[in-house]
Amino acid sequence: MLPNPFDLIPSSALRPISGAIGDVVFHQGDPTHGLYVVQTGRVHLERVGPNGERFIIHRAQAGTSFAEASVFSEVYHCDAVCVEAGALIRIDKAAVLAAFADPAFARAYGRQAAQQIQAQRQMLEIVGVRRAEDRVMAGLVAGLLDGSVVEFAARLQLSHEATYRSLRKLVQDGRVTNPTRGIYHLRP
Amino acid sequence: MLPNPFDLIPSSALRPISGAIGDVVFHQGDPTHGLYVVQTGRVHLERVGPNGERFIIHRAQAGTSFAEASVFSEVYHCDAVCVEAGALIRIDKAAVLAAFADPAFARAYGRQAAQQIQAQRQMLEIVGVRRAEDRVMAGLVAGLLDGSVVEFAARLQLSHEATYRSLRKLVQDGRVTNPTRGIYHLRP
DNA sequence: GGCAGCATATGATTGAAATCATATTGCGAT
DNA sequence: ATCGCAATATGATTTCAATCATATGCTGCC
Repeated sequence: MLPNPFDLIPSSALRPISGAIGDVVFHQGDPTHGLYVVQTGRVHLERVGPNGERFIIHRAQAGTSFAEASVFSEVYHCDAVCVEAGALIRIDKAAVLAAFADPAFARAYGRQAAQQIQAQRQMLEIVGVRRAEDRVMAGLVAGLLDGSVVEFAARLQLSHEATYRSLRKLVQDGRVTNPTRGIYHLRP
Repeated sequence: MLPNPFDLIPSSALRPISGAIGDVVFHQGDPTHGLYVVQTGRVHLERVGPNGERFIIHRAQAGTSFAEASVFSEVYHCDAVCVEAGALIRIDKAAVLAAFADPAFARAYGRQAAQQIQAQRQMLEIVGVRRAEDRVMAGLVAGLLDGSVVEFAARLQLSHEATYRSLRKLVQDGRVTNPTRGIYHLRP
């Protein structure tokens, strides 16, 4: 089992950053310093449209990284705005580029990236399923219902009502068991 | 500009594979040989549900790779089925793992992976936009309308009719120009 | 214990996108 | 040239998920 790749970065390359709500971590066009890890709070990456509209291109959650591609870029290509106060860590791009010379880091990074890409591809397939019932079933098969149904519904890009109804239908049709309130399992 | 990472893999580790329609490239549970690059044709990655339903978890297009995570895994975790005849190249997992010792490969791979992750995150945000008109606008801002409107609509997970209607509305509202049939540009 | 707040449910209504239908345009093959 | 086919485009209808409404169970807390 390979470790989290960023554990292999020297701590001198890590800069803690505290983000208050509304803080702009970086602007589009700023020279890149590195990638970021969200420890707590939430950060939105946004691009400004031609008429000034703001388009969210990513919502970074606690425990995830963002702006990884900035390591290979001279400037940031979007804005990063803190939408929930928290703590970030910035990882210096030079340190990351240097770390790729360490095969252990390179493999750990490659592994994590490959898994994330697979997971995202699957999410794109799942949210592309039109019928709510089919989407819920696909989500269950993918193991996305680990926490609450509300959270599950959000991942599926469905209203929680539609999700509850689909779950009930799947239970009625015998494809899913509902041993207790809020718990649903695939029937094998 | 870094090269395509797989150009740095020795050609002895590449195995051409011809796929006829319906051919199973690998099965879930098979020991992993490596990742695949689709040269022509299309491959679906599928997982079998508890009742035998087949859930597509990825549609691999020509010019893309799939099963990258298999390099770090002992067995494949899904089936790969050729849905359009074509040519694949299998890249030996040992060669990929070895190549991570080459910093040039590691950086090229990391760069490509980071960009793909960013692009996929953006796609997930875009398909999560509910209103067709907003989704089309987000897609235009993201530069997803390069080919035909039909292809654009498919990327947005919208019917092409809804996409045409949204485009017309955006043109009427002056947010988009339609210099000629099939061509739409953001008004700056 | 009782209250507040949230997750779990489910019914009724609405709205918007899918679907179905129909033209038109443009382009490549014959 | 013209035939067929796919992309473009738009109107009519249907479907189904969002929304609104309401109720209950569970948990934390004062």
